[in-house]
Amino acid sequence: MTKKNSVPTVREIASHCGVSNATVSRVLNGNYSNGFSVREEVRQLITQIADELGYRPNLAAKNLVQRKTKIIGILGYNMVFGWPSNIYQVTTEAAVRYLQDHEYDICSTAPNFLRDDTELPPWRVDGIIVLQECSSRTIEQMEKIRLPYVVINGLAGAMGSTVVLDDIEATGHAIEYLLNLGHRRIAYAGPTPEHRKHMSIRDRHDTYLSELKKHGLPRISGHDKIFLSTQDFLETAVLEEHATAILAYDHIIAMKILHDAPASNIQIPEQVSLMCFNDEYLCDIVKPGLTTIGAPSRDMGKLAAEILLTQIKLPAEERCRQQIELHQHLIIRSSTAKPFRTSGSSVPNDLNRRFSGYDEDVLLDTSKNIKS
Amino acid sequence: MTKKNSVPTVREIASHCGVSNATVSRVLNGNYSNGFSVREEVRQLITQIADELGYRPNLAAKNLVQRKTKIIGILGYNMVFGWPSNIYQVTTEAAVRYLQDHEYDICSTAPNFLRDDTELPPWRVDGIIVLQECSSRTIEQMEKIRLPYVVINGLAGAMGSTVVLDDIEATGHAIEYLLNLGHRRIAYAGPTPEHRKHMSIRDRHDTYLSELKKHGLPRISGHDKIFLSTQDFLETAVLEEHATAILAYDHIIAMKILHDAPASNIQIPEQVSLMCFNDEYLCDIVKPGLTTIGAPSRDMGKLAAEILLTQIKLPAEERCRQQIELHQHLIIRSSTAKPFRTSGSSVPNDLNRRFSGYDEDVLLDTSKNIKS
DNA sequence: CAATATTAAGTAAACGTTTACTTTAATATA
DNA sequence: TATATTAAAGTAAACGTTTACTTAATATTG
Repeated sequence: MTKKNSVPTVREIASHCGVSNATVSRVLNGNYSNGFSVREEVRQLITQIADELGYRPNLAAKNLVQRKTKIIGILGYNMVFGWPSNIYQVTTEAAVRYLQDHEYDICSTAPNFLRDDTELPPWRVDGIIVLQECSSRTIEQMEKIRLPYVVINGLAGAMGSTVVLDDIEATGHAIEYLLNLGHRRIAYAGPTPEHRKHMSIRDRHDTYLSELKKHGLPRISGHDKIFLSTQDFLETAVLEEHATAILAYDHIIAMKILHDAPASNIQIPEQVSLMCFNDEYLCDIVKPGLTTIGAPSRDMGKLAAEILLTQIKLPAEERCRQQIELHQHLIIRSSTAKPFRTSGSSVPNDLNRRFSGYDEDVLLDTSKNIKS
Repeated sequence: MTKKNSVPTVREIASHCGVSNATVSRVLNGNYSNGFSVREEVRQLITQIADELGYRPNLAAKNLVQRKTKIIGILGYNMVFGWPSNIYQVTTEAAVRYLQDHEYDICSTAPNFLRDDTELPPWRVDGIIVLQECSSRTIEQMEKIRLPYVVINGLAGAMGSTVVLDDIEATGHAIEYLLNLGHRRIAYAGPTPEHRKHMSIRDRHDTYLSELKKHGLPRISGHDKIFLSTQDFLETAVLEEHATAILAYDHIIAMKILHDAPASNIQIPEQVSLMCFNDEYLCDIVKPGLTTIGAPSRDMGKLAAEILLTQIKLPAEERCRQQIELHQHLIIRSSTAKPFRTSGSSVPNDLNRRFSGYDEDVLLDTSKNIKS
């Protein structure tokens, strides 16, 4: 009603209603501890006036006295900045939903390299969720001020919890699946461990090699070079070395192969089967649908949020890091099939499943993704 | 050094250094007003101890006394939540860069419908940038507390500034370009004005109609239906009504057409030219490269940030909304060509430019995008 | 009706900074 | 030597909430 052009405060509401600011605060927060009570009419007046004035509590003041913010920061590989394709969208969504259900707000901010080389938000947060990675300086800072944090699919410092994917197991399953289909010449397309740091790069590549060794199968050239040109890769791996299946590090590489294979006169899956990690939304609408190894994205997000809130509730000295590893699962589509000597003969789609030795429903069951 | 497990405060640093908290505050902020000064050794000691303790000022306390946060909130069509393809990435980046250069931090948050139906962050911000749109409740709130805000490519309330694109002009240019190429049967593929609310939907569609009328050209069926199936659209617009050019509402629709045209045995641009709005990064790597109408994304972001900071600096009563409209520009690639009766004959790529009557360099000059 | 319990609040300190104002000691000036 | 100036700080209030503690009025009980 009144035309004050400043933001309304608790004290203003109080004077409007002829009560003290303490009363307003308690009413608005529903805090009836310490034997507090109000008459119903006063309670209604306060909420009404607060609404009329458009009152929003000054979180700064609130934080100051309560020494917590009810805000969780989200860092790393999220969407605020420059990541072209975000594989953590579903994960983030699940985490945020869980946090909001538990009365936490979330925030993310662009790293400000002019202010400081941290990625931490300038205001206090009660905890942090890191998507894949953040700078080591940021890790140091969180450790120093004992800020609870959980890293999703990445590495943490001494007191940080993690929720990671078991890529070694998943690669094993992928190879096993291809073996069961009858493949004996399996190629790998992806970055080599030297070239970037995320652990999935090493895990997937090295497990590819060790699985081949275990089964006495030959390595196919191309796994030892970074994947740059589809044509080069197909030339050596498929045309020269006669690979019958390709395991790709991620969906981006698989998409490239899928898109460029026709230009080299290579049919997928008739001539060569193709499968990859990261079950992103494109994988199922593309033709042929890509067989993938999918991560339990939603579980990752929810678990990370759960762990974080548990840590926050604990007194600082009782906190101890949690490290959870999650299973991934095969999603069988039509880009993989039994190998055929007679190239060009097309395979009925459902042959895949009939002979694969896998029951898709079992593999898609994510009800128990957490490793014991 | 000391093993306190709480976050360090100004007062702690002060007692470590044997000085008062005021001295610490002034040194750390470089605030030498009111004739303040320190001995060099004390100054160094303070900064050193602050660094050792990992001191970060409590922004809540700071905000409280300074009554500003130096934080700008980013709302709307950004990347924190569920938008599959974000056309404002470059815009956001430009805005953030400008804001950071001027000592502002930025933040974005997921709308929390459990707390309140605002999209405003829970903590105070000094200003808001809205990407395309936010809820009307949010607009109301910003107006009520007189929070400065700028809407990019969307509508604002009574005191909100806007930076928008002139879609009417741009559509006119697009049609003119196609006319100059020799096209007389031009189709339009996109949503119809009834179906969603963003002004570009109406502006592009209605200008398409009025331009056709102005030049006495026939409408092609399809403009009056929401674009759903590429096959249906091509069937009527191209095969039945012999359109020689298609103007698509956005790059998503254009991509679909480009991708599905071969299945209907339609060649682009030999049989039909294709162009669209939104010059997203896919448009230039696809084959044939898409002729587009591009927005000055970077300018939009920077301008919005500039306007916002200007408003913030002004005392509340002197603020007055700014409304800026920006030109868009043609980016000519190879999906458009002169119409050919003899379908199937391929067109040398550079013919486009030679006969288009447009000088690409001039059209790409964004140095003066602001309409006078 | 007095003592006690309950209802309905009010009071004031605290959170961590910033900053206008004040103080002290040393040095410069008259 | 007395006074003025300056360097180098210190003091305390204020920002808007929350909350432990207190108080006054009313209701209940014996």
